[in-house]
Amino acid sequence: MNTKVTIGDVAKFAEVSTSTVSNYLNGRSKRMSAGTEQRVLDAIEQLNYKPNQMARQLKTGHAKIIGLIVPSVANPFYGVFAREIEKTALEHGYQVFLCNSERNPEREHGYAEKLWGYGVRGIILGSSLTQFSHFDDLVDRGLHLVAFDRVSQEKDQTVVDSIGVDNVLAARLAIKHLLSLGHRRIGFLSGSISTVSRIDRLNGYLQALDEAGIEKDDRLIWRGYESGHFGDNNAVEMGRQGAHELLTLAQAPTALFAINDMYAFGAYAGVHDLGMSVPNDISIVGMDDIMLAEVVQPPLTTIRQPIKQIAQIAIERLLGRLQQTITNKQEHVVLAPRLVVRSSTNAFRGE
Amino acid sequence: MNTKVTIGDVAKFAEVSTSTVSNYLNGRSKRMSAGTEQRVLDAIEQLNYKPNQMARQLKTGHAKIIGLIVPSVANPFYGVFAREIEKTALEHGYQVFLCNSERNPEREHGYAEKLWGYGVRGIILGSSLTQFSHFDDLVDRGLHLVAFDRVSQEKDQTVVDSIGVDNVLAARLAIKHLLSLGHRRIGFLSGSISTVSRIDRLNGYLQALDEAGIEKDDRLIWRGYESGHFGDNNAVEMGRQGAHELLTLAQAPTALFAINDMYAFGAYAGVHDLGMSVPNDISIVGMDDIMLAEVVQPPLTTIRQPIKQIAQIAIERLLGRLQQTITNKQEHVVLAPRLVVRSSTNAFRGE
DNA sequence: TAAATTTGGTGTAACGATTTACCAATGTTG
DNA sequence: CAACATTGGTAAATCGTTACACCAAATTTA
Repeated sequence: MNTKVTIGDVAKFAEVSTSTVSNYLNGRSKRMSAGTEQRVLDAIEQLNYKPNQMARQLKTGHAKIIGLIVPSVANPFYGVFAREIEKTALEHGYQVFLCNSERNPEREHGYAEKLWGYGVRGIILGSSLTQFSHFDDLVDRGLHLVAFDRVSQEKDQTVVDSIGVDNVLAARLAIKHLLSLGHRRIGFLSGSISTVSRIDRLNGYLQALDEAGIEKDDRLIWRGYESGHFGDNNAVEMGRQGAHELLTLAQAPTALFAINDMYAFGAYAGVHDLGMSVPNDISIVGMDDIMLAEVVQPPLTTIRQPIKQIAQIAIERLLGRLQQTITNKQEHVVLAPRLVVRSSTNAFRGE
Repeated sequence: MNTKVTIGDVAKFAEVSTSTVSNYLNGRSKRMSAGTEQRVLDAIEQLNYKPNQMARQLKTGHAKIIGLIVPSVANPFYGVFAREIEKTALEHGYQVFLCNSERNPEREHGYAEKLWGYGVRGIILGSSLTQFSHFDDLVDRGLHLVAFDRVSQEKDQTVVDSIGVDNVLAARLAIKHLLSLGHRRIGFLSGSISTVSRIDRLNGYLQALDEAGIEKDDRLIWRGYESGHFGDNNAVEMGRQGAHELLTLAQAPTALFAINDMYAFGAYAGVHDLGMSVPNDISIVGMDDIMLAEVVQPPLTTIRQPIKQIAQIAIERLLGRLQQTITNKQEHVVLAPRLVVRSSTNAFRGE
């Protein structure tokens, strides 16, 4: 057992030097005769040789690993995001380290440090708080970061690429849809509003309302209880609770915009608990357009984020940075969200 | 930039040898005076030294990394599983490599090989096919495996621990519940039935039916189209399609047992497409009890798998193996599934 | 007080790959 | 045929840690 075969064994077997084997391994096979190449190949197969990545990495200084930090893969949205990232990474020969940050900056930073120690030089960062400063030192040392759901702000000194959807527009799309259906009291259903994307969405909500000449009512904006609680692991419960509170208000809203589809599903349950129904008594629009959105009853009207495309771009950009094929200043890709109208929204049946 | 500080720098700064720093790092601080220890500690802080894990690993021969191979984190069930694993691993100082196998044995093996090359000596394997043989060589070399959803069979020569729920019982619970409500024609809604757990569930289904004196009807067992397609990434669509086909049979079933909750949700949609309703026209029981199960309309009757507990045990066992605190022969932990009755099942209203 | 043990360290050979020189033999050119 | 390139290959230093083997001084023991 535990017979570890090294490059030296291969070399011996093929009767060449370790350099030659290494050359072969690193695609420099033009540097040897066809016969030699074949002998090396045979030796590798015979001995079932697998390069020791740790040694390779120690020497080259970096690992073919990228880090993926998301709030929580327990949320299906990030689940499919993670899967997509992993799939594409694999195609490029990269492995992915999965990290659930729970949106905690200290955890994020701790992870990043640890990943750095593992030779990781590229990280994809899922939705996070407003500050990037905890990554400054790492980025200075040469870490590449691409942030999802988080265009960097002026105050950021750290250079990172970013990709995401226009969240202001996303919320506007949702609210305008509701407005066009005649709704005037529209609730904003969210957990803690302290990520860039959530703040943007709130702004979009506010803008759309303002443009329609509707006065802002703070009671209609539900932010959960504790600040810093985003409901990544219990989004449905949060949505349910929030819906309860919003709908039992003296002047209850007739429509709800949920921060994501899971919250929206929670809201469905909340509405149902109260003996009301979607969309007859209350309209709901979600965000993300996860697979389930199409399948629940009633099918959810929501704002789609092109998640696969986002994952694709994120990783290609990161790999480009790592392989030095992209060297320009930071770039921010912003994709357009799209309203998908299904059956959870209905015209307001005025009193 | 890129100032990499090594153990040597720390040693120089603290005016000791690298050995001493290494001793300190590896918890052998009793081997030095308090003064020395303090100087080392200071040096580490001053220089912001982080050990290079690759070098450490190369030397020690293993990494503090565990591999996690699941069908697909796009499925929320595995998403929360992954999150739970990662959380517990982190508490023990381990990082997790995430791998989506799509239940493909070759991918599984490829991943395992790759992970081995990275110094990974322990892997948690999510639900997989009936054979383990593709892991034989790795296990011989010293890889520790704990399998979820997959008690090893006699024919397996490979020693692996396993943990999971009694799947035969799970299906029996579901079917008996349906039987007790008066249903006699019960559909089995699944994708490819070629994992141990799915085969077990099918057996449980068959057993329960048999005990009730009901003859088996193959047309009631829906297995998707292609063999080898499990619907991990499109479970809802599979469930929807399957429900369509089953319910348009000449002698359609009056109840459905879905292989997991996502399929069940798909079935909800399928039932709805056909202008029928759950549970009045058709009863559905799912499996897993993911968070959404409670919140959909109607709330889903399902068989609960204690997923967090499973994750906990899986990782503790694996860590025990890695740290040699568990050295006995392989163990198989089988947990009891539990029927959670909600509102998607109703008494059969006979014709 | 001589011998033995403990305390508080240090020197250095690995771990397994990569890569920069360097070199011998062969082929090419004027 | 001398001078020069090219081809095919090798030796050896190196990456950052770990841990075994060793050692000098201080302390304890008989």
